[in-house]
Amino acid sequence: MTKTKQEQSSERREEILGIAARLIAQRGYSATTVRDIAEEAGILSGSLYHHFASKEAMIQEILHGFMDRLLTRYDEIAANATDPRAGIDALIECAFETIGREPSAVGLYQNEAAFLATQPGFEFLVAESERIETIWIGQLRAGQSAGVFRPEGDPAVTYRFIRDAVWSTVRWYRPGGRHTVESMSTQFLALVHSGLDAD
Amino acid sequence: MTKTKQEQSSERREEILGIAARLIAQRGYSATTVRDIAEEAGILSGSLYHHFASKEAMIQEILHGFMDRLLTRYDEIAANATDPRAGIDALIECAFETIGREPSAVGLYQNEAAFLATQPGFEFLVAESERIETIWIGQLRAGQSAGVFRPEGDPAVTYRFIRDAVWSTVRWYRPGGRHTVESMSTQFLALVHSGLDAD
Amino acid sequence: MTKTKQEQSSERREEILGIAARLIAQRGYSATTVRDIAEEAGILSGSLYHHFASKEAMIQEILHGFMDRLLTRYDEIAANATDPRAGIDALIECAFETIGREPSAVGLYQNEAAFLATQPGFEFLVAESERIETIWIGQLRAGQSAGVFRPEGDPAVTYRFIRDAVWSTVRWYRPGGRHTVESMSTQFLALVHSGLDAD
Amino acid sequence: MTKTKQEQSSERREEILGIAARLIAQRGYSATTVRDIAEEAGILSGSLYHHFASKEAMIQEILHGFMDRLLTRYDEIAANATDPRAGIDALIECAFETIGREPSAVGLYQNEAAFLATQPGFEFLVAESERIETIWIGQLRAGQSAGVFRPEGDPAVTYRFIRDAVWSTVRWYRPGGRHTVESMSTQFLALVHSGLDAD
DNA sequence: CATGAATGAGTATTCATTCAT
DNA sequence: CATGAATGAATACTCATTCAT
Repeated sequence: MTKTKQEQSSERREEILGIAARLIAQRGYSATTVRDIAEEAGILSGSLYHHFASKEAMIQEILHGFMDRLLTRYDEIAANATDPRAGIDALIECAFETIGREPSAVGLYQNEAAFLATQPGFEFLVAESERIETIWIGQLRAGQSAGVFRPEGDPAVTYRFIRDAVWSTVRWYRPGGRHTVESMSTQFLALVHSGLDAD
Repeated sequence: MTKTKQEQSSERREEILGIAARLIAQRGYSATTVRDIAEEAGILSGSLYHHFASKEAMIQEILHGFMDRLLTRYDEIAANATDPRAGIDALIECAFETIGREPSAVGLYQNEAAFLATQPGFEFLVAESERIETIWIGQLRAGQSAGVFRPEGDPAVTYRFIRDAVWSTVRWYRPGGRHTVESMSTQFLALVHSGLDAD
Repeated sequence: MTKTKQEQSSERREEILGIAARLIAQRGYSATTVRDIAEEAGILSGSLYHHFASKEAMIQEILHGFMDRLLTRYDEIAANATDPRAGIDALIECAFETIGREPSAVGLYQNEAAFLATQPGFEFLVAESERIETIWIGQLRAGQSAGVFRPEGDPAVTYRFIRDAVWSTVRWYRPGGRHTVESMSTQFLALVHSGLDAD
Repeated sequence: MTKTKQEQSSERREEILGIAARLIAQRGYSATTVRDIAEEAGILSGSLYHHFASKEAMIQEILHGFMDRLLTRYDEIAANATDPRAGIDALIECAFETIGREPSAVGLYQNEAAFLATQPGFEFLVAESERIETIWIGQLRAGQSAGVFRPEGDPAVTYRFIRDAVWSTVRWYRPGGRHTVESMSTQFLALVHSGLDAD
């Protein structure tokens, strides 16, 4: 009934969403006030409501956008993967690239998704997480069947180890330091494929 | 006159801290109100202030206790480790045990430490985290020097991959399910030592 | 420079005033927002200010128009009344007709006039109400003097009983139901003239 | 779950409810702010929430109490009425007494009930209003059957004329003036029984 | 030790209004 | 005439904290 402007993506909206994502990634959802966001955007907090229906609507839009983009990429990778090893590598590389491209959204997702998933209006988080999980586990299982990955180990658990290690880098990786997203990606691939041990 | 009651560690205090840890781990620090905690403890929120100076004091005590216990164990492990491989294994096993023993504290640490570390009164978080990091990286570096670990890879980055993968399990591991803390520990050790790839 | 547009009574103005009257009659003055009104009119709330100086100006215009039309009719009735009984009947019938013709204005008047009368800018409400009261009480008193109405009873109180019973019907009368404005008028006249009791 | 204190009627609660009823009766529900109420009670607006869950909860409690008391009295009257004439008289006298005893609640009911009845949480208004209507119409119909009231006229409409005329007096009756509640009651009974006309 | 009443600063949100385009 | 972005003040409500009892 009441027309949400969710679809008419003006630049101003995107700008504000970017600010919100950054602040929420830094401080957490409930520790970030709409005043904080508005102030950073150079307007009064009430004026935010010209663009968004609520604080909740903002984070929903951020998370929904993030997950949709991610799933699109993952789907493409899964569709084009020639073999499971290449598939897993591409998924990992894609995750690291995503950290480089939109660290705020990743950080926010990493910090808040678990809690928000239990809240009404965020059911999409569970649904899309499961689709992502299916893609990853599919590659891992295919690799085990093909004999390119070790047969022992629950793929669901392995997936979570990999996922958490990769996404968590967003908390400590700072561009411009000793490492790039690519170098971390490389190092992670080496570790995950061959392990720590020397032969 | 005003005597800090921090030392008279009555059972009631511990009970309340446990409740607080659990709630904060579930909902986050700022989303958990002192009323929530008091209600769960069966008292009124004002009465909490008979036991603790402030909400901040509660989380400080929780985190300080957690990190002190952890560091004590890590120090012991480092002191007794016969070789780097055994040392790393013991550290990883210790972390998984800690997840089993005090999941609330781990969860809370995992969710809130990064933000709280930037706040006044939480400087100890940075200090103790650095000591922990030193212990881990020491073992990794020793393993590389001894030739038991592959020489390539920045040990600081490897440490963070391992740390994040391990601690993050607290977010999805539920006792009583398909896996135990021990089985996850075992699977993780296999992955980290030998990697995914079949020989 | 700033010319009040009160005089250029475009159809659009009247249309918007009608919408405003209806909404305010339903929800009350302060519970009706200018956004509600604008939305119903198919424009944005800011655009209302092209037609009216303020929300207050809108309700002033509605009420002023309503009372002016009513007074005009009452004046005519009082001027033409051949005897007090006919006069009272005509006043009552006129009120019921008004309810049929402009129920929103009546409802809004019924709900809001008492409060608004105490607010600056609404002094006309008191003044016109008094003129109306004078007309009614004049007829009642004339009837008592002429012996056609019972001599006991304070005409001022009788007037208010009648006025409130009549105007209040706007709250529950719905056209298209069992009763018409005329049938209610008839029943009310019977009650007010002869009372409940059988002879 | 969350214990509403609705039942533990401290004096403070009653005092605040009285203030709220008075202000809301004067200005209307949405024009009365919780700040207004708190200020009049000599506390800060936030402190109101120690006593009541919300502004809505306050008006619900006021209206519920009012209607319950009224229905109790009406039920008693209907149970003890020896004949319909006496029954109607007692109902009317009871209403005028109620105006004298709790004018704020009556005024608030008169002004806000129609709108609030459409809102969630106020379903009891409709239910109790219908029970009241049943009692009144029962007496009117019994009087018609017994031949003590004129047979013409829809009792449902007659009831509403009487109800509105009586309750509306709360808007203009001021104690200490020319009339008392009793004298108004007397005058109203004379009008409603015998009508305006001299024999 | 606990209650219950209160504070005071803050939170998200609403709303009448303004104004450049 | 209308839009869309913004203001600024107000609104209901929350929450950590205090304190007399």
